[in-house]
Amino acid sequence: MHRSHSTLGTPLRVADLPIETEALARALVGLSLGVRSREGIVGGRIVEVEAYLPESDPASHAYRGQTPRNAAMFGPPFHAYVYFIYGNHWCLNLTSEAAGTGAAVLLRALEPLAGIDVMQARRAGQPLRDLARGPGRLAQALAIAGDDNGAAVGPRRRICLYDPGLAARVVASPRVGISSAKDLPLRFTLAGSRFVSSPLPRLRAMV
DNA sequence: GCTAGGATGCTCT
DNA sequence: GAGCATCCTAGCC
Repeated sequence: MHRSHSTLGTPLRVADLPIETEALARALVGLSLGVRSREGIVGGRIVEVEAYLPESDPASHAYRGQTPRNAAMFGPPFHAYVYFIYGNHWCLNLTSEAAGTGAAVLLRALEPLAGIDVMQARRAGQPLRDLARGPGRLAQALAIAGDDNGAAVGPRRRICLYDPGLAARVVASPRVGISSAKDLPLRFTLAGSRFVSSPLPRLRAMV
């Protein structure tokens, strides 16, 4: 029989990834992400992420220091940082940098590959392209919520990264939905993917 | 395809 | 009380 994760690739040891935030963000694009649940492994290819840098990034939740909410960002690298936003949505990050430094990479969009029927059930039957296109949708499709905050990521864990053995061309652009440090090119997308949340950053009303 | 506006509740000031 | 690392719907092109 085939291994159950064959669509996603080979489980990846996080020790093979860089811990520096921008390097990690770039490295994640093109890898696969899978989340275990009773319904099986659900996930897909990472097509969009954003880096939230240590120390000097005013858009980062860690910018004003550690609080109960952002504590996971200051913990060890390669753990989930999950937060609740806009009264409705969960967002999933992978922590970066050594423990004591607050930084993370926001996972913004997936190309669904495994457990598509499960994602569709969780996402009210939405079309394939919209199942995990956007951070809130991604979390809903993968059933990520507050319980996952602080969890380690890796093989045999609930949340696991996979190497699909495919090359990835990565494009940098400004981050989406933030009000400070808008121009830094810290959003990284898989070139040509239809599963990216928006081809261009959403325009915000100017006052 | 696009834009605008509102929902929703937690976190920190 | 303000401000969100968002999403959905309605309306228009």
